Amino acid sequence: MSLRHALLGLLADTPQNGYDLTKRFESTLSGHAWSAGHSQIYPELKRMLGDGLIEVVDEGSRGSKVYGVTAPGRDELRRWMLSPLGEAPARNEFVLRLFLLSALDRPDMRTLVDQMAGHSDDLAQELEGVVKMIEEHAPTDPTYNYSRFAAEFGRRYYSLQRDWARWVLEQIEKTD
Amino acid sequence: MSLRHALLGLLADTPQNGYDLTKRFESTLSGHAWSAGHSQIYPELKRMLGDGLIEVVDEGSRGSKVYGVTAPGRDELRRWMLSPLGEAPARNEFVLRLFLLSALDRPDMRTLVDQMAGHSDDLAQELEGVVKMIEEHAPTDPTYNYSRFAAEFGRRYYSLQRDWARWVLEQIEKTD
DNA sequence: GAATGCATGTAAAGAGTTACATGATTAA
DNA sequence: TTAATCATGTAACTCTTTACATGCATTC
Repeated sequence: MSLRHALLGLLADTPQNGYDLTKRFESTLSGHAWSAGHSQIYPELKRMLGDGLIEVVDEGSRGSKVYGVTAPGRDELRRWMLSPLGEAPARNEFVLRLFLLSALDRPDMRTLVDQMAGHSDDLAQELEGVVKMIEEHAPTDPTYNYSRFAAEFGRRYYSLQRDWARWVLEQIEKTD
Repeated sequence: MSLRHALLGLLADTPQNGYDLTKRFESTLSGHAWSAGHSQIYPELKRMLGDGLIEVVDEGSRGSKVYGVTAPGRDELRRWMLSPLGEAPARNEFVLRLFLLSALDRPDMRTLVDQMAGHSDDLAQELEGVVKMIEEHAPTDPTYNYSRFAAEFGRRYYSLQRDWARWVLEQIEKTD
């Protein structure tokens, strides 16, 4: 039940409404961490409200509800954050394709891995730009540290994907 | 519907039964790529059989069905493997926790990131061992290349996680 | 002959996606 | 005034997990 904890974490950072939470999922978490649409978020917020983990702290101009984390909510978030790191079974379609590489013939294999290296490189460079922008815009602001951490992770991750794909390509060529 | 393609990919490599597929998911794919239990695999195999993507190529000793990929199945697999790389919205609980870091106070933050660095380092070293074992056991066997690719990805990934966690730790200390 | 591993299934509940649906506010 | 954005919700469907359930073959 990670959706609940993701929402708790975002609300602990900044009280906000379901709409903002939806956008934040889309922009910050969706790439590497977690994803959820508004149709999943709104009902979950209601349940969390019922469970006493969050509360309405303000009402926006058009009747929107701004949620904040309650004390029990904060306890639950902390408990989850510090709970033992199990083998979180990850899902990643990109990696899945590369793990199934042997199903393709040589030309297709090269096409795919080459495409992947290029794609990863594009993303790596994009994230490079994001990291730089954050560093220039808010070099000392500690609040921006956290988005920097996320962006830096993305940068490193896509570089890894690119380098690994290039390495796989080399290995394939070798055995030709 | 990646489960279907994962099964198609595994069967394209080696015809096998549902039991073997379940174990393969557990051991090879579960860490980074995809996960599925037998209760999801058996019904999906039936559906794929109905859709003509796979066929029974052999019957094992205790009536087990060994599946192989049909020509249409191979086409579908290839189509999917080479289809454009969209933004695959990944789910990763480990990364999610780190993205929500700001919800913790300083001591908890340090505890968590330190724990994560250690955990990632353990896994990185484990994968290091796996890579070495594969390289020594089958240095030239092209069949083993593919498990090598996967293991190498894991090694690099966990090293990234470890290094990144250590870097985050440094950044946190700086702002104290 | 008892335990372990092989082998396959179903049922129910929970999580996630896609589609449908509505209405208010703001900027052009 | 019309288009975009804000804001919230439900319904149906698909996917995933957990639990229940069975029986054969091999090894100790």
